[in-house]
Order: sequence, then C-alpha cells, then structure tokens
Amino acid sequence: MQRESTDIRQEQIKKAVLEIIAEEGLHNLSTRKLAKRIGLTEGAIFRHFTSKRDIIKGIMDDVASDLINSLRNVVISPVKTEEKLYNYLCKNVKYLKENRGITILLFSEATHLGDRELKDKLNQILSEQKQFIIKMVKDGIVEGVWNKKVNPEDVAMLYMGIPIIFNIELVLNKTRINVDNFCNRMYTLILSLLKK
Amino acid sequence: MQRESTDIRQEQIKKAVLEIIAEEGLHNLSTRKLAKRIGLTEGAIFRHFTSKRDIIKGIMDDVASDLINSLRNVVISPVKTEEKLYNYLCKNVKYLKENRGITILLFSEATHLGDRELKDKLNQILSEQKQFIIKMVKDGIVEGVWNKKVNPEDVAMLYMGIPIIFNIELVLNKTRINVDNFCNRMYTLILSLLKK
DNA sequence: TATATTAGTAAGTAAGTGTTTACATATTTA
DNA sequence: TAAATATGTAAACACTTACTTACTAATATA
Repeated sequence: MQRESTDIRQEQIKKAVLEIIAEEGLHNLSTRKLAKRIGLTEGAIFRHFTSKRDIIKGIMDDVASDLINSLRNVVISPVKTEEKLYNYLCKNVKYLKENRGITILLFSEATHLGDRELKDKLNQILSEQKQFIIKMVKDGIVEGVWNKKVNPEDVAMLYMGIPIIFNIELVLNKTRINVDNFCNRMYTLILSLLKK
Repeated sequence: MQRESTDIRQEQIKKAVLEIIAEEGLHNLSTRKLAKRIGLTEGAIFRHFTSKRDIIKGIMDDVASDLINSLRNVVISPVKTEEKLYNYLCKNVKYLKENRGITILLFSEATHLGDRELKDKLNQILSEQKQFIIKMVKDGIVEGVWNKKVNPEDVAMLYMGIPIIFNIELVLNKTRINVDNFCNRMYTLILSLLKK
C-alpha cells in the first residue's frame, strides 16, 4: 500500500475535518467518518494526531496563521484606507467561503467552555481581527476621510458580525450567495457609516 | 414522590436543555445529564417528549412564538420609527441574554443540514426577523426621517449580525458585557447609517 | 543488503449515546 | 371506594464514541 508522511497526512486530516463539518455539521464529525473519508483506519489518525481535540487545535492554529497573516498584509498594504477596508472585507469573506466549516468549528467549539486552551485561541483570533478593524478606522479618521465622531471599537464589533452572517447565509443557502455581491453591499453600508 | 403534569415537565425539560447548553455547550447535552438536572430518570424524559430531537423542536417553536411575537409587538407599536428600532434592538438582545443557549442551539443545530424540518424552522425565524427590520427601515424612509439611498435588505442583513456578536461576546465574556450599553452603542451606529 | 524507523492495520477497549421495556405507584375520574 | 389513567423507576437495549494495543510491512538510512 502507498504510505504518506505525517506532514501530508496531517493536512489531509485537517482538510477532511472541515469538509465533514461543512457538509454534515460538527456533531457528525467522528474519527470513524474521518478515517473513512481519507481511506485509512482510525488507528492511523491517532498516529498523526494525539487526539481529536489536537486536530481541532491544529486547524485553529492554521486559521491564526493563514487568515490572520493574510488580513494583516491587507492592513499594512500601501493603498488608500477606503480601498484597504474593501480588500479586507472581501478577503475575509472569501476565506470563509473557501474554508467552509471553519466558522462553524470555531464558534461551536467556543461554546465548549470547559476547554480553556481552545477558548483562548479563539479569543486571540477574534480580538486580533478586531484590532485590525480598529486600526483601519482610526487611520481613516486621522487621515480626515472619515467621521471622527464614530467609535472605532463599536465599528469593529459591528463589523465582526458580517463574516458570521455570511456564513449563516452560506449554510442555509437560501439563495446561492455571491461573495463579491455580498462584499460590495456590506462595504457600501459600512462606508456610509464612516463617511462624514 | 411528587409528580407533575406533562405540561410542567415539558417546560422544565426545555429550560434545563438551554441551561446545559449555556453552561457546558451543545455537545455536552445528553438525556442522562438532562434527567439528572431535573431530578428524574431518563425514562421520564421520554414520557413527556418522544425524542431528544422533539425537545429541540419544541424549543424552536418557543422562540418562533415568544421572541417573534414580542418583536412583532414592537414593530407594530405606535411610537416613532427611531424609538421603535431602539426598542427592537434592546428587546432582541435582552431575550438572548435571558435565554442563553438559544443562539448556540439554533446555529449549531442549523449546521445539522440533514434535518430539513429544523433547518426550515430556523430559516423561518431568521427571515421573519429580517422582514421586521426591512419594514422598519422602509417606514423610516417613507416618513422621510431616513436616507432613501440606503438598501433596507442590506441593513437587515447587517443588523442580523448584532445579536449573534452579542452572544459570542457573552459566551467568551471577555468583559462582563452590559446589555444596555451594548444596545446603545449598536443603535447609535445603525442610526448614523440610516440618517440622511 | 541489513537495520531502524515510520506508517499502516485489525481488533479490541471502556464509557457514553438515545431509546425501550416491564413494572410500580400516585392522581384523577366514575 | 374502585377502576382507569398519568407519571414515575430501574435496568436493559443496540449502537457510537474517542482512543489503544499488538502486530505488520513499506521506506529511508547505515
């Protein structure tokens, strides 16, 4: 039989976890199903991860590095603040669409309050994103393009709902939601809120 | 031993379900734990509900009647549209705080895509709330107090994120979040978005 | 090519799941 | 007061869960 390295298997496993969650929901995720999807036995899974929880942790770390770094690049990019906000929103939403299952995983797992470590990881991911928004809004105010009466922290909080709502629409897919369209509409709203 | 009617037991069971979810998360909810909390045996649970899923369905029906009716009353109340929007937001958020566990239940259960009936129930609850927002925004525009360039459906979508964000803050309770304060801040933002 | 290591399997484990059964007793009704 | 009904229990049900063990074979390295 064909064998693969732990590195490759770990990626396969994490990918499969997100697929199962996206397709069948978090509480249909079992090591049995996971193994079957990859074409391995359950035992093999535990060769590459010490526990199921360890896989979740791994995925959270991926988000914390992939998404957060990608968003950070937008924040520090040398474009106008308005354009920056637009790029940020689109990138954020696009990531969630391409990694369906992540939002469900993050927030469902967050409710597992007993697990301090995972909770802290989520907290970190969220507060970092919030800081990005706060920075952009503040920058815009300093540059004089946005209303200084607006509270950057409040805007950040309101903003945080957007990706989540997107995900819910995605899961319930009332109408096959279009990323760019959604992004444009929400951007327009946030912008009209920030403008003087 | 003291016995109670099915009506009373059903209420106790539904209440206990939400408590367990709020305290320990959805995936720590079992009929065993549920029975223990109420002080009954598991068998008794199944005397009052035909299945665990049936309990969830019952809770969703409660939301669909209690919350939706309560919000509808705000929408049809004879006050100024601005005040109405404020009351609506506060009532919405307060309900979620007083019924912790409901948001988690709704959205986690929503991801259980296989269950058409529950999914449809959630869809109904959400779209009804959206319609309320759309109506209020339209009313405000017709009355001439709000900007007619704003798209009511987009505002409704943006709004829907607010209660969810509130719930996440509640679950992660970084800072013990204050309902009135949260409500005021989000209202201010939405209002500045709607104003001409 | 012989050896060490890595990646796999098959078959278990104990604990937990929702649900049912057979039976008992409290409460309501005739 | 007797019979009928509603509400409870204890113990099992068949099945799933995350995870482990003992063993095997592919692959990399000496």
